[in-house]
Amino acid sequence: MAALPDKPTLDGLEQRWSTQWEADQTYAFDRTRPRDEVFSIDTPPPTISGSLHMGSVFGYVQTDALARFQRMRGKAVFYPMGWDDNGLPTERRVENHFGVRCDPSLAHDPDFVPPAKADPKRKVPCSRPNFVELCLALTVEDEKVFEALWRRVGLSVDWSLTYATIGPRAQRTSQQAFLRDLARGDAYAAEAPTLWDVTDQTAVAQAELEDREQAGAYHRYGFERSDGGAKVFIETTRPELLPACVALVAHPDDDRYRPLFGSTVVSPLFGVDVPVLAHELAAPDKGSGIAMICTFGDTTDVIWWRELQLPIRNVLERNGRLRASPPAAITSEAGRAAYAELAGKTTKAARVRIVELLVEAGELVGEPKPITHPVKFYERGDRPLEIVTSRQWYIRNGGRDHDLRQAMLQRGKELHWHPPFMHQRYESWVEGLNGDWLISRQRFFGVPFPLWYPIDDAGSLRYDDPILPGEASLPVDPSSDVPPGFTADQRGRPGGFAGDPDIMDTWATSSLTPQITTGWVDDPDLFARTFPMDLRPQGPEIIRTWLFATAVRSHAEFDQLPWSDASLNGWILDPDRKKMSKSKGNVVTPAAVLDEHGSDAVRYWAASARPGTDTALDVNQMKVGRRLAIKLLNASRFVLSRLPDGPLAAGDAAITAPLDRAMLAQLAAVVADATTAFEGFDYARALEHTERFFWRFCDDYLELVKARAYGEAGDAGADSAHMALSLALDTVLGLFAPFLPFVSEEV
RNA sequence: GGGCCGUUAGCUCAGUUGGCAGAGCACUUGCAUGACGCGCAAGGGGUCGGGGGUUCAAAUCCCUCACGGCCCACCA
Repeated sequence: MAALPDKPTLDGLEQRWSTQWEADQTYAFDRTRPRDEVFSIDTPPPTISGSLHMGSVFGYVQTDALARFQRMRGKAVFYPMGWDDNGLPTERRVENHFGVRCDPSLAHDPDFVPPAKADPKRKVPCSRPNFVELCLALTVEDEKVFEALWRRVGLSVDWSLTYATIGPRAQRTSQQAFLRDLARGDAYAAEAPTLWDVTDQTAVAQAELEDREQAGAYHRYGFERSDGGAKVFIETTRPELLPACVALVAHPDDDRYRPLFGSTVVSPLFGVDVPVLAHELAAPDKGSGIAMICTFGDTTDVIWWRELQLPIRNVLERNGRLRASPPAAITSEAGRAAYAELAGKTTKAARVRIVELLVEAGELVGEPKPITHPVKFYERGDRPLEIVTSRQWYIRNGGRDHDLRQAMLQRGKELHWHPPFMHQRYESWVEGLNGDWLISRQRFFGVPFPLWYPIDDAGSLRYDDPILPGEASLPVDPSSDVPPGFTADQRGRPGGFAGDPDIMDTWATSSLTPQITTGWVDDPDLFARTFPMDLRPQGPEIIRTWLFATAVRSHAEFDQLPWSDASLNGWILDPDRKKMSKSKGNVVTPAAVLDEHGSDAVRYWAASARPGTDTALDVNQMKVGRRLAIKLLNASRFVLSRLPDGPLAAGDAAITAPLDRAMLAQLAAVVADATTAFEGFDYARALEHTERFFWRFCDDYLELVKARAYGEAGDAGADSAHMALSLALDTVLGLFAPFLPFVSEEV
């Protein structure tokens, strides 16, 4: 046995033991074990283009404590790690890092080299394959940084099980799941009004919306009545959409407007006849109580347009500017002249100009009334979302299907939520769905839709007759791969084919993490041993995206939940109790914190936080954790110094002293309590009880037993003490191991 | 507009079938004793956010209000 160190220290433990664990394959998954002896964890793949912050460490440490507990209970823990590297965040990072932008019309240049110095104002265009190469190169570097961090904080993942959401298995899984959805009718393409980000020029999903309070103004102007009666005045924050107006709408019970229902009015400036209609959603107390329906100003317009069966008068281009030619409904010379003043302008500029036109025409009543109101934004965008009509891919999620929605609500009830109140967020999200899940993105770095379209002799794409690849050929990239039965030179030609140009949104892939990690497409044996999984740990802010979408995919494919339990961690707040965010500049880098306090101390802080509870970044807690780890070293040094031949085996000596028996009885109760807590995913409670016992053990028991342990009360007393100390130390180390793995291992 | 979480000592937080208000940090005082001074011992400090109710008994259960944070919503 090695000699006890004179002065035990925490320094260097992370490096030593993470290296040793890797060498010993301590956390390798034993894939020979049957399903009921496996505990499988659907680890969140961190967005690796995002910055590292303490919030990343916080949740993953809590999950690791659960993983270590299950392993110590005898389970084979299936604990993979993924990297979410596909999608828009990576594209942005690559554009800024290398100073390039993707131009899909360019051909691949094998000798392409990004500019030596990135100039954000002058980004060099490059082909899609070149762009993807740069994305892959950068993500590999990002992943190294993350892996190093995770190893340092002691995550007990099996590092042979890593995956990337842009990797081959993830692509194959995404494409296969999509093709199966398509075959079942759970996926479909439709030409429909779509939430559109004009900056990134891509469609976005309902789950990626957020409201932001914006300054706006009510503009009041009137529509002439066809019957010559008094003008009908509306108030709008989007006067520039007047040329897209298709109707006016008021509440069916609104006596002011009821006589007008069914009649038509004429729009100012443009002279277009529009009907006055009734609909429940019109709010009598908003503005003048009668609203202008435009295609499309907001999501309410979409509802009215659909339910009142109105025509489309599109004025917005995908780049956020008003299109060059007016809608066909504007026929008058004056109307077309007015539109020409707006054509080509951004919505913002068009708004300024149309107000001038309305003023010149004497149509604007009074001054615009400034208001602040919530406006929908893409959560990563900086300009308001617009709504354009475009062909997109959707997955049915219950947003327009009562039975499916009920089924998904039922899945939410079947899932065990930790803590339970998080279920509420799922419920309110599913109940509020207002459409199916839009999964196509007009971007470059992502999983392509695995299909092609025949081109007829007239040169038109036959969207309703797509050419599908066989599952065995996945993954495919329809922009470079040629569909069965065609040759490469037929691409884009009449009688030939065209690949679907879109990619899947990153959630369409990450919603399949259970299928990706467990080998659904290529490892049936592993799949049978690990799926459905046991635990989905994640943050509460992505219940509506990741958790719900994963449940949708599993429900469709397997008619069951992808996991039995979900644990939701809380937010990290800075010491002033504000949410940590980059823009506030209060983000602390994990590396600096780990340098200062050590991994076990940081883990102690994270594991002290109750499940699902928002938690302050508290350096004090880390100091407490560090002291605890040192105390554990010192107490162990004492115990081991009384055991010169090493720890005793059960039965080596009789435990006779009442003090020893009482201490061990207390310890047994702590073990039972910690086990119960852990089985309920309450790592924090397990730690709290363990810690409370340990300090009393040190301060009371060790002081009382010391003399006897040194032999001052005879051999029998010493033997009992030594046996009790050996047993207690071993047990205490086991209790602390999920939280303080480095110091526990060191002892 | 609907909903969720929180409000306990100066600070960070426990308090799980209602039963004498707790821990750590900070503060005060003492202690170099053979695991540890990153330690040990002792001490001061709280109208449990406000109000009402149920009960022999409420931090805990019910109602209500306030404040903080978050989620959802059809936001002309």
